[in-house]
Amino acid sequence: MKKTTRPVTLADIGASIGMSAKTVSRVVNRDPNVSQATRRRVEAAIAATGFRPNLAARSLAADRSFLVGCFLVNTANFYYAELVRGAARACRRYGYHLVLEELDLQESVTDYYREHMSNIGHHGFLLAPPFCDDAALLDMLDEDGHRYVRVSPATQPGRAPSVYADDAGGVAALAEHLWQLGHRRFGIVSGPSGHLASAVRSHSFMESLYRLGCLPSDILSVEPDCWNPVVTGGRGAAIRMLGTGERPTAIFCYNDELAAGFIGYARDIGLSIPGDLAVAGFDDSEGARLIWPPLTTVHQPIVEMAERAIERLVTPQSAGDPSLMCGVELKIRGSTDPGAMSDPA
Amino acid sequence: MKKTTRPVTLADIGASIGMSAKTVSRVVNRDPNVSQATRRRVEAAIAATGFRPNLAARSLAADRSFLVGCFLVNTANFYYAELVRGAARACRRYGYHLVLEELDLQESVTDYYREHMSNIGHHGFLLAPPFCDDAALLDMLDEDGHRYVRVSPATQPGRAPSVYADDAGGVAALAEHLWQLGHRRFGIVSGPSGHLASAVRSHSFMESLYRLGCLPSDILSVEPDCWNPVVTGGRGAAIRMLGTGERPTAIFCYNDELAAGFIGYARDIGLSIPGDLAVAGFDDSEGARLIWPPLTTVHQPIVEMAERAIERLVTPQSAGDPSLMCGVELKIRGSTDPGAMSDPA
DNA sequence: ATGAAAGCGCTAACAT
DNA sequence: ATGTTAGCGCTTTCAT
Repeated sequence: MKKTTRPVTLADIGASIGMSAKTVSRVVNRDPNVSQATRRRVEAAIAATGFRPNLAARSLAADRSFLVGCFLVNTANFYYAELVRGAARACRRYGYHLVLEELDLQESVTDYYREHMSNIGHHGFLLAPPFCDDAALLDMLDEDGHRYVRVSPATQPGRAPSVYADDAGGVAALAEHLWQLGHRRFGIVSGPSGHLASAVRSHSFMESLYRLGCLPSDILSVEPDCWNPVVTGGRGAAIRMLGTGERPTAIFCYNDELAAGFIGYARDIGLSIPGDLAVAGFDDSEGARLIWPPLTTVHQPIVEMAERAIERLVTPQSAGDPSLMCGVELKIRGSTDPGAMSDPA
Repeated sequence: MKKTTRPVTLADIGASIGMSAKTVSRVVNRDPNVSQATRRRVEAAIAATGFRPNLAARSLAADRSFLVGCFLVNTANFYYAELVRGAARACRRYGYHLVLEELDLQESVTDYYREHMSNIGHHGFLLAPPFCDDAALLDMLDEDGHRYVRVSPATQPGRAPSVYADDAGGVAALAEHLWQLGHRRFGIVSGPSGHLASAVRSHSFMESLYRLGCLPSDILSVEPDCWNPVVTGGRGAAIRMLGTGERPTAIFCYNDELAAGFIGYARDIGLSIPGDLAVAGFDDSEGARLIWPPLTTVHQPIVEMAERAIERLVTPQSAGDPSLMCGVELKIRGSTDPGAMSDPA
């Protein structure tokens, strides 16, 4: 940026009221060792000029910035959309800024970090799945002395501050709901094999059913082979799963988009939802409100989780307690239960 | 960030091969005035140490950064989700980083910019609706000597480099499609009154119909009174519009989410889509693939537009040509045309 | 409670 | 084609 006018500096502010730049710096940084009178005079001068301390200079001198990094995978996805929204909102509330990095599912995060991000001097990082479970990435961040918060980690639970939801519990409640509706043959559309959350959810779904008396042979499982867009993966999974002889009567999908794709194909071949087939998702993201019939799903407070995660990153006091669990809630709607069809869209 | 180990610097690299820091700097910055031999030696040394120039120091010394700012409004929305994806992808391709700021629709962008963003030293800004039409914001950015690219501006078309789609043309094609299907009474669900794109689309829809012989009294128009989530606004608009005596037979919604909400209510009161009512949207964002029946909509290449916009921001050569138009395409699907029902979901 | 000096890691401007 | 010097605007450290 070529600046046309020389920017106002700490020293300018100080000079204008006959004080040292350092005093102004102290006021800006809320140093307690400043007299009330001085503080007020400095604050007045700052307000009068609209002065804002230069971020680059601050980062350089203090070796700390107000940038929070966030990795995203290269997939249109409600989960990430909400995560970003919560993170941006919280960053803003605390005077930080959210820096987004989009990566392919295949590529090496550590390589990208080393080459393009290690020189930015982030204040910290928000690590959502699958990055929160990337041990190599965590190692590298640790090595560089960076702080980070993990969202919904599936491995090494105590490793760093984290925010997570009770995925397993929510899925267990869903399994019970389906069982009580009388379903006895089930299908699972899992998530990407790299996402450990997928393993957790699938595992919980199966274990819950076993406990209820379901046989392993009555649970079919497929992994979508297309993630872009996710909904197409759900459709593909349906094509494979519904082509078999004895088809399931109830399907659990790793997320809402997969469920939408699944439902689309099921309807195309003449199945009624939930009459012939019950379909459930996970997340209950706002975008999933478009799905018809309204989707039974496990609500996860994604926006709020992201906000909590950012708080832990930027407020010193919350550095103590390492793990925060957020509640999930089974939302029973029309896609599994006709009685819940009148649920507000 | 408290660094545990002192970071490698330009000077270190230079010292290790008996050269000045400035020479290393020249190589890093692709200065042509470096001999092949020197360049190779320096590059080898850089590769060996994994050195990356400190961004804060660079920003401070050169008064330029690699951060691109992007404003978002506080609404879950497919349009923004895709915009962010395209922008992040393009930033990454050119070695820049995307910094997101979320704002409320009501609050003053300029205030927020002045207080929290003017000190960051962004390389430039990506301005999507409604920010691209905020004259006060543009003035302020101009004043600070900042560069920016506008996406789909509706006012002051020549004011800055911009990327836009032929909204009016797409909507005109849609109007013709509906007219040819035999519709004669129409409804418009407009966008937020602050979004000028909404005025453009509504206007084009009406003008096209007038040209075809439609009377003003046969076009109803409502503005949703709820934007969070958007889909609920579409539902509310449907409640108001379908409650009237002579209801329209074809609806054009400002975007796909509104259309989804509209369809949801229409179906609740027993209308069949498109049998009783044709509904069309705008954007054709990936998220809208969840809508059933498949939505007739005007496809806008949002991801690509964001990518082009970022390119114009970060590549010097493209600074010349100010305006780039991207094509739109009317996608006729099941929500207006039963014959198009087999469109891939 | 306040100030002075040094320097963070880099680039601009001017040497050579 | 390469080196030298002087900052960028802030914080740190050490005085007072």
